[in-house]
Amino acid sequence: MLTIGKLSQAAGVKVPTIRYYEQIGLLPEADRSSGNQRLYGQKTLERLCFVRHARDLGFPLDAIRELLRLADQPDMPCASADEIARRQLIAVKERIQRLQALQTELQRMVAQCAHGTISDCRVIDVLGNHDLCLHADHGH
Amino acid sequence: MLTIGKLSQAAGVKVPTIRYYEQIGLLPEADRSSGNQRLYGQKTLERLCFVRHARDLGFPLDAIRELLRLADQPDMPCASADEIARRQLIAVKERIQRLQALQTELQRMVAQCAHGTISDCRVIDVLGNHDLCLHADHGH
DNA sequence: CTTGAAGCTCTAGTTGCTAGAGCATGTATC
DNA sequence: GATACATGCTCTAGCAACTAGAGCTTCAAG
Repeated sequence: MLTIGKLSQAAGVKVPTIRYYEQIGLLPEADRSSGNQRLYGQKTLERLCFVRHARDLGFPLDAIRELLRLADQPDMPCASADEIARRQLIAVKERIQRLQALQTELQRMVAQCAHGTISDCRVIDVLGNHDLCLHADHGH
Repeated sequence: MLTIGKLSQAAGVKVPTIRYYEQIGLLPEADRSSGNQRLYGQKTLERLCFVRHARDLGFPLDAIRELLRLADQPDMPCASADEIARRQLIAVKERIQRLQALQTELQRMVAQCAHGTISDCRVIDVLGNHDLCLHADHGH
């Protein structure tokens, strides 16, 4: 049996975050020792690693909740899990695209800065005057 | 003079967001009409467009606050503005790199899914078993 | 048996807004 | 002038996904 600290180390998830996950129902309520301290078994460790990995991949907690629910039903078809992953993939692709546009813009701003005074600064200039952008529509 | 609604339309920033910006001191306190409604001039419109553009480029509000302060001092050297933009560029580059690693991982997961049952599902499998990742360290 | 680390609960803060309640004001029409 | 309706006002609370702190208890080592 693991204390919350050991579990934290083993899974690479901070102690308060584990308690938070319990609170929002992502992890089941932990068993307690005689002195009211949480005790965890192997199964929770695996579950927490699953959560952590999914978080690292950018899945929102709601999606993870759903994935955990699915993982508990090995005989169901996996279409739903696939669908969730696909959606996440699309979201990631979109964010990459957006960020790449921003990168271009920022690079242009920085490259054109002549290191003079603020009044000549391309950075301030471009920010204040949207027309100077390559892409007029990086908004959202 | 513009009401907050007109300003909102002109700058492409929602009304509550404008009030929020005023509240946190990003925009100065607005003049008021006889009936206590906010009234804005051209200068605030420009300032708000500046903020919006910077937000679109992903600058955090604190950085924008600093950039606005700099924009108000045209005779100062622009090194600080340049520095802020550079930092933002680095942050964007890092986020792109991270997202690209995630994209690879997600693509692999989705591609390997055989559309059978959950117990065979590669998506669930990989999430639960970090060793199946290409990059063992997409954590953070 | 004492000390210090680790655990507990609870509240509040973070970022950048967004939504709603419950009012007051402004404008267009009749 | 009355009425309707959009727009404005303030204030509080909520979102994700934690993080930090206060003030207390329990555990393990020496």
